[in-house]
Amino acid sequence: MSTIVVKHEDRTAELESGATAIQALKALEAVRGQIVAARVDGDEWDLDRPVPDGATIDPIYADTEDGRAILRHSVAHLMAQAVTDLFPGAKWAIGPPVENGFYYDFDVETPFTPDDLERIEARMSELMKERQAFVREELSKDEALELFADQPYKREVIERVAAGGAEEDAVAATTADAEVRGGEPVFTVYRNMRSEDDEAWVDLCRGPHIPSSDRVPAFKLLRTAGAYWRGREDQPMLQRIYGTAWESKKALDAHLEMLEEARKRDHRKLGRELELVHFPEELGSGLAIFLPKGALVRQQMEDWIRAEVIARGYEPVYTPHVAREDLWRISGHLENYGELMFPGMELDDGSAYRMKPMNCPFHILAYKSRTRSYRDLPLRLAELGTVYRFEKSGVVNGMLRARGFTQDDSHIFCRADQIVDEVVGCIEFARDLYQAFGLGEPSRVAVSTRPEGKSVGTDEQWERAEDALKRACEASGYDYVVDEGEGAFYGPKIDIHARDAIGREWQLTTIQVDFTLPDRFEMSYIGDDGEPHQPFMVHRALFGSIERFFAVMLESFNGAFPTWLAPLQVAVVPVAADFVDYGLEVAAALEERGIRVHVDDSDDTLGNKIRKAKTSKTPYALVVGSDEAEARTVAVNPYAGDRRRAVPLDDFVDEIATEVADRRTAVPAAP
RNA sequence: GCCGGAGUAGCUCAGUUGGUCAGAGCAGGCGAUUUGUAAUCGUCAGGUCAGGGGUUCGACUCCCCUCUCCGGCUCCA
Repeated sequence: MSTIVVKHEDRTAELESGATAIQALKALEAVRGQIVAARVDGDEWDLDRPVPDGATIDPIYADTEDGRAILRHSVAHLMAQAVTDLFPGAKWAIGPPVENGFYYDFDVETPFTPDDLERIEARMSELMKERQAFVREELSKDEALELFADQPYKREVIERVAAGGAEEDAVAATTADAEVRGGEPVFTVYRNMRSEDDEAWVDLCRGPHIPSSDRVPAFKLLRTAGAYWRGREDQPMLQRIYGTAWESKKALDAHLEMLEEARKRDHRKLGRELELVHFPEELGSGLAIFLPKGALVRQQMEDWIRAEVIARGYEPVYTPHVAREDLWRISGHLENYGELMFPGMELDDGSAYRMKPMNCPFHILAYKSRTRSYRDLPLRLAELGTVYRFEKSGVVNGMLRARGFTQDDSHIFCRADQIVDEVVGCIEFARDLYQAFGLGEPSRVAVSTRPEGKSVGTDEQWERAEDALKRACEASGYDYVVDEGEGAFYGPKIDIHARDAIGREWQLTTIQVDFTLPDRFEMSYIGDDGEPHQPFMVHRALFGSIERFFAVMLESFNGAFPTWLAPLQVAVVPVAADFVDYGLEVAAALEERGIRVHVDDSDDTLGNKIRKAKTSKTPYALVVGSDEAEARTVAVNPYAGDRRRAVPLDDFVDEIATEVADRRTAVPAAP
């Protein structure tokens, strides 16, 4: 009997040849919790799969992200098996784990209903009780094709993987891959076995999986959705079921609880409750009204950016909301995005106008208002420009995806040698902005490179610009990823994303290099050589869309804005009508320092007045009664933090004035 | 745009198999109460049940169309 040696950390063990991963882990005393799979020389490995001689083995625990992904992938298989049982003839596409869960796509006669989800869940629970083993098996391409003879989507995946095309289709690659041995691709399938010779189901899959179906501690199916096969609009629409699975009932419940809490932070809900914004149906889809309180918050944002822009050497401009259609023809927007622009306005004299979807052509016209010299560069033109884009009906989402929104837009015209500095300046500007508004680290910074197919500019231009953007990211200290082929047709870009309450990522900041507009508009400047040259152009919007940023911020703060941003900063609450006069004095002292304050002189009970201040998330409630009036103090009840009594009025005024002047975004510790 | 779900007072919701079922709480008006830290009491007013067709003796309820919203997919200059 031959033996093998396996390693874990600084331990080794000698085992019989053919020993499985779990046997190895036990021999290595490397089992300290709920294990779903192993990592063998870096590769994820089924627990009952034999390990090679000399392997280094680590456990993958259920309560780690890798472990959960394996668990979820296995639950996706069980769901597909349940669907196959309940909906004969269903074709399965792919079912990978995703962040916080998994999904599986099916081609079925009729879409799933919410009731179907319950039936599927119930069936899955039965399958789990059957203690089905997940058994790995290797097949040749032909064997795999035969096994999935009646599963066209599986066959397509097999063909594409065999042709080496799976890399272009990252999602398919997560559900199947093929190792090439002796020039032939080897596919793996996982059979769900009720017993040694009783097969329940089989799926094409790279694995690994949990050993057995009863090792699913907690799962739940969440929702159904349509999804295009291979994510392409020209492909059939499949029916997707999303679910989630966790290492324990407790972890599942915590996740569901978190989702429930997140739904309460929805900016549309908070915006209505706090009377910040309004989306009346009469107005039109994707259009928002900022109510007075929302407008106050927005003004803080606008005031901040207006002041910063001037401090950083930009020059403000103002431009109209419409322009002749020809302008959009020259810019190329009509050609490239015509369907996403609001329809034209035909005038009696035969001319046509369009609402602006971007501000750049206007800023270019500003540039071209006179002959430019290299001494003018970089020229940074800035505007809070409101644009209108006819977003497709299914994508409109409150203020996160609107049809009318305002960009803190700027276009920087510069020489080639100035691009890196300018982009670095933009990123630093963005950093300061996230800092000021308390959003913390962005969820994602991405450099997007040249797209396949239509794009303008030379390879050398793209390479130089992409390099400039990456260097700027590095200089700024942001960790960034490269999104291959995700650039705009006219140039590469840096995007900064943040998450909303339910975890969706939204692009806020965008910084883009443009090769085409200077050319299309025949822009030039006179160089120090006396010859005309073409300037480079950087588009940049830091909030991105004021509306979107506002929404992300609103959700991030759960409606409780930092004092400097809060629409109402102080609610003065007299304990009885007799103390309204002193309350007014308190308010006057605060107003003198620019604090937004309101005296609650209603005849509500004290408790209710406090409650109104709390539910409106006003940063401070100041309770005033006889004690306070006599001693010229206030009782401070902050929205978050500890209550304090007998705070001298002058001290509180200084405190809050400083807090606002410093634009503090964190709740200060109680002194 | 595609797939699914939803739309009853300003808000959150209840309305059994089509037959006084158009209701409640909060918010709002008015009156009483004058309060020491998250809901005082009473009273009044509010809805073409998203809109438009249809089926029926009768439609919030069933069918069709449109609009809007929600969750996905696709898209996002």
